[in-house]
Amino acid sequence: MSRPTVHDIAQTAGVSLATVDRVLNKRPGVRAKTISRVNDAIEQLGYVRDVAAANLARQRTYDFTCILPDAPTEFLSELRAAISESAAMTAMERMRIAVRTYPADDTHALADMMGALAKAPPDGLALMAPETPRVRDAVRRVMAAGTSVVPVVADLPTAGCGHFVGINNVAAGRTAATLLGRFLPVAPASVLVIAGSMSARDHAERRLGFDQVMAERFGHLHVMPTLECHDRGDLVTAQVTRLLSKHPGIGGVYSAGAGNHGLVQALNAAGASDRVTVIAHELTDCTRAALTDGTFDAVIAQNPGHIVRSALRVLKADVDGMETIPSQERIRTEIFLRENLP
Amino acid sequence: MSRPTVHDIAQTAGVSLATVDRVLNKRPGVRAKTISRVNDAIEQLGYVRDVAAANLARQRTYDFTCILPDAPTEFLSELRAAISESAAMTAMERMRIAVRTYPADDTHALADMMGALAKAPPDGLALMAPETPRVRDAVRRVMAAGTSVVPVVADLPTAGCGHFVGINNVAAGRTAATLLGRFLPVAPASVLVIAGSMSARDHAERRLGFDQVMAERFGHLHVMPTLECHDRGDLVTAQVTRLLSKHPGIGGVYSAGAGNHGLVQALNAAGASDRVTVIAHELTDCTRAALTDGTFDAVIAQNPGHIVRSALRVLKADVDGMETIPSQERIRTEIFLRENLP
DNA sequence: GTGAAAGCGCTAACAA
DNA sequence: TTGTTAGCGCTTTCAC
Repeated sequence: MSRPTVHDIAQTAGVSLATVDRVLNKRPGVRAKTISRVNDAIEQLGYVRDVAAANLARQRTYDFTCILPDAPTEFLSELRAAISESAAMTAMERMRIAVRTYPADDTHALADMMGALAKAPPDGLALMAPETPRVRDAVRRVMAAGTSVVPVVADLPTAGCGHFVGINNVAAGRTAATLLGRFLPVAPASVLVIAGSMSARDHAERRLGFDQVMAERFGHLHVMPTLECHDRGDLVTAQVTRLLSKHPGIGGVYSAGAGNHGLVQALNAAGASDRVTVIAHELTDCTRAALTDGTFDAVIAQNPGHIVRSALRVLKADVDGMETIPSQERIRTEIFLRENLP
Repeated sequence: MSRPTVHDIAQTAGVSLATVDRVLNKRPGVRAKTISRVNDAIEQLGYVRDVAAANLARQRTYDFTCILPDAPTEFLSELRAAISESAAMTAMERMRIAVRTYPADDTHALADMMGALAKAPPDGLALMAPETPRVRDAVRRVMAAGTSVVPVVADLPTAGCGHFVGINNVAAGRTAATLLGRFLPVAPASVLVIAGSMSARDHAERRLGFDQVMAERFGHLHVMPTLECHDRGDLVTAQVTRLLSKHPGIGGVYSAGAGNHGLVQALNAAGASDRVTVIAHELTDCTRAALTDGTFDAVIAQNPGHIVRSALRVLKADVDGMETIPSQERIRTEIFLRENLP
């Protein structure tokens, strides 16, 4: 017995297809009495609508674009790869995704790009960008042009746009601190924190959460001022090498940004991989290798595939005027040790 | 410019729809020359097939069933909930899922159920069951009837069925040991391991991995014999209470099975929550609460939603004779601390 | 070997 | 307020 269709409903309710469709889509122009007759039939037959067929007939396509910075970090490549991989699912749901890239830190170029977008506004925009006044204004313009905007990886709380898709970076910092504090022996030691730039909201939030937990639970550890290395491996190597020899009391490192290959290099050169406990961010070839050979002790990560799929779901729901289930769209802050590497 | 359809291909290749379809689906009865003409058109127009429309026309539906034990653990409820939640995605992909339940540990009942299934074999079966000869034979029978079988949560390596969907339990045990070993101070202490039953493959594997790492890295810790409590909270409470007072040297607990509420109760009653470090399995209301209030220190988990979706994808791919991408179907062994609870 | 035409389950003009 | 009808993109008989 195959599942009931609109025809079956029409027949048992004694109305036409069009009326069934009107009731199904809550369109006006049907007598209350007829509505309930149709609904009874729906109930009785246990009808569930074939979404694929509906979308086919509706000819609805979703035109989405992703805007990402072009910084050469591994995480960004993974994000891009995740977008390509979503192509299959994406085609099935009748959405088309365009990816655009702007020079990292050049918010002028970014604003221009978004201005151009507002000329031919897509249905939705997934945007990974720093939170500056210029960006905020550009976001407002695109939204005014009718595009749903969802911030990705880095939140844009003041732009008045959609549900943020990414991890809670304060929580990520707290997680890092908990791991570092518990992995280190209960004895005085210094802890080095490396970030890209403290003006990047996500890195600042990680540092904030990290400091909270350090103060709350690990008073015996001395947290040093943040080393800002702009996610550049060469700078990380230089600075860490310098500090490692200057402060022999360094027992832990929290790498909140990118450029981890520079950190690995500095630690190995100083022969410090064993005596220093390291927590880093994002699961990449580099951090995976460092975890495997014991240079790093834990990695905090957000799954690029989940981020992309969630952003797409959120945009689609927004365009369709549907609610999203927040608990389902929360991106998890993952923890990896050598033992649970995927 | 909307995307090209079979009509466009037919037109530019100068053939009919039917021929295009034959080429697209690699059906015989087309001259090689015509094939390449069609393929050229496909290439030239950048055609990508509309899977949803294809499935609609094809009238293909996937008839799947899930068989689960009826043990009253929270994890199983979550798994069931995940199955219901997958209904939306499931309908879209034209699959129908039936859920059947057997009395836990009653492999006779399970075998009967599977025998009945073989009478009207579904396209696919996701099976969570212990690995016994009877079960193995039942699986073989269902497979002989033409059903694709994928083992879920607990592997069935000797039954010759599909790709296992679940975590690597040896790795999970190793992860638990690493966390416990690194969280505890470097000093002699005893470690208690609680499992449901060592004849359950997953629990035995966790214990194996746990012991490996304990031996490799944490020789100063004494791992006690496994406490088998059959996932029953009351038994856990009784046994743990007894051991806690008998062995004051217990500094860590690894709870590899269910019944965690019993463990929480015993620890609280003994006032031991602070001095004992606890690692447990599965993220449930109980373990979440214990993590939040500091009774538990970490939880190792597998995501029920991922398991269900992955099992469905694997079954569908198998039925369609498609390859799955193993890396995409690997279920992650997740780690939760209080700080990164979702 | 190839093509014409009738659907799949649903939506949306346009009539009535 | 309701019904008729022609599709959406693809598959599949059945003729030629």
